[in-house]
Amino acid sequence: MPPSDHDRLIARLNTIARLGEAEREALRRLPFRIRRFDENKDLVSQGDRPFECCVILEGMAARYKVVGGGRRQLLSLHFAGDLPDLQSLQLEHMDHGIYALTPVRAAFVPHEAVRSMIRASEKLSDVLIRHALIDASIFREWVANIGRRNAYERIAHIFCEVFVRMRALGLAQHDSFRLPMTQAELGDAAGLSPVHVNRVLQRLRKEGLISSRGDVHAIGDWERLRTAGDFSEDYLHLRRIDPDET
Amino acid sequence: MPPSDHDRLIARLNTIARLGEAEREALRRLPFRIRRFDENKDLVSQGDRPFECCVILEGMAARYKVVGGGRRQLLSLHFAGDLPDLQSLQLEHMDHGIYALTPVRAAFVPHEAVRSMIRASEKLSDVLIRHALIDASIFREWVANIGRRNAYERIAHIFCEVFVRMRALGLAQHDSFRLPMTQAELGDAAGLSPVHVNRVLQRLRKEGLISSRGDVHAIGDWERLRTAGDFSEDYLHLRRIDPDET
DNA sequence: CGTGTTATTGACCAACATCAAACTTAGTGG
DNA sequence: CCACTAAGTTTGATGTTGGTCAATAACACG
Repeated sequence: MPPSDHDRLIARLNTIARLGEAEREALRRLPFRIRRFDENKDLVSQGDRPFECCVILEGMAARYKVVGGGRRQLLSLHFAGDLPDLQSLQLEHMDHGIYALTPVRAAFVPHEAVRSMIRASEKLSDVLIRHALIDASIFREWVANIGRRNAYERIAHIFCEVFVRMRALGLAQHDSFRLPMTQAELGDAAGLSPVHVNRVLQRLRKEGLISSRGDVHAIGDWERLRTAGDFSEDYLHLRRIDPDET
Repeated sequence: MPPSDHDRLIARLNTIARLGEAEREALRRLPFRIRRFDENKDLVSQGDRPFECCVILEGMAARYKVVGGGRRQLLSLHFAGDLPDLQSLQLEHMDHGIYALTPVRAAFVPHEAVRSMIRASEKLSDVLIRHALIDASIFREWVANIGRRNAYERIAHIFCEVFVRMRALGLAQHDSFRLPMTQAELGDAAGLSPVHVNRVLQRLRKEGLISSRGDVHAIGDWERLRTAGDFSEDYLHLRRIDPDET
């Protein structure tokens, strides 16, 4: 059987908590309303008052804020299986937007369906809360990354995070991953200008930490990249997978 | 009857959700183990595996990370009633520390007590989740603040946030508030050097946006401060209080 | 092929960091 | 009360990182 849309969500949650068959079954029963988004379109916009949560099924999305003067800051990156607007269950209006970095296929689930699911299962309630709390942990790391690391360290750190997260989801190759972001978007993530991102990328390539062909980036030397980015995957709170687990 | 320790927590949660008498009563039954911390001492350290949550009762605390090279970044500021490590309910190890900006009196509540409380009340579960989600919203604003605003805007924004949050808790005067942070700490919050913080503060004073005596800061012109900091209180998700509410 | 987007380069500039010293303030102990 | 100390603030000089602007090159796509 090919992996279904619900399996994406299940696989994602399985990276942070061990799911039993009962939980998987409950997740499979969630009603998915599928929508497609072109690149650069908002899945959810700042100010919206959503009545559903979205699940990324294919493609990549990012949360962002626009500050005075039209400057944009990305807040987080999202892959298949992610629930980037869980917070809308408790916060009535969106304080930020979510947009498609690539063409995106996403599922929308009514809040009411999520609520009744978590009322029925303390385990699933815990898992979703854990998902939201890990989101918050990643924001914290980004605050530190942008506030206290220089441009070179910041970009290296972002590459490390993306690689580790994609690998956990099975979306990365052995030592490479596809990051479909322009240098301007990387700048919006790192709080840098596009021109400076370009220079930092060249340095990372020259020093052999990465090598890129288009938007596919290969890790040249993981240890040195990790060191350059002052990266430790602690803050991702990934579940340690048993070697003998499926 | 003087406000008890539990009332601090109740008042705090009341700023983000309307609490009924049943919820207040359940909160009052939480077992508080009181501890005092000197200024600059950790309430919780990075790497800890807490079995209890803490509630700030008196004083002010901050979450922080230390990145490579010993550089420190503050992640959030916390006042009386705040629950700065709710995430420890679902995330086993602390990815950051929490320390006392002033002498602090805090209550520690076993996770088990919190869990059984929220199992018993969906309303209280929602309130605590909302508290954690607002935390995350504030982290997002800090990412944008540090990533895309200049030094002047950043400091103004921080002052706005502190003022609005303290006012909601009844901890601010009509147009002034006490912010017991050194300029070096403000720099750690804003991702700036202490020297530059000093220069920005002088400019904010010269332009009449604030005036400070020691660590008490008076708002000289709220509208201009808000504009300078590109501040909108949206992201704090405060509850709109009925005018006729106690 | 054109046309639009993205990447790259160079020249120049501004914001902010760093360093070091002086000054202020608030304790602290005699 | 005063001298002494430690912490924090302020100032000036100087350096560096990263921003801005503008032009060119490389791609991607109809």
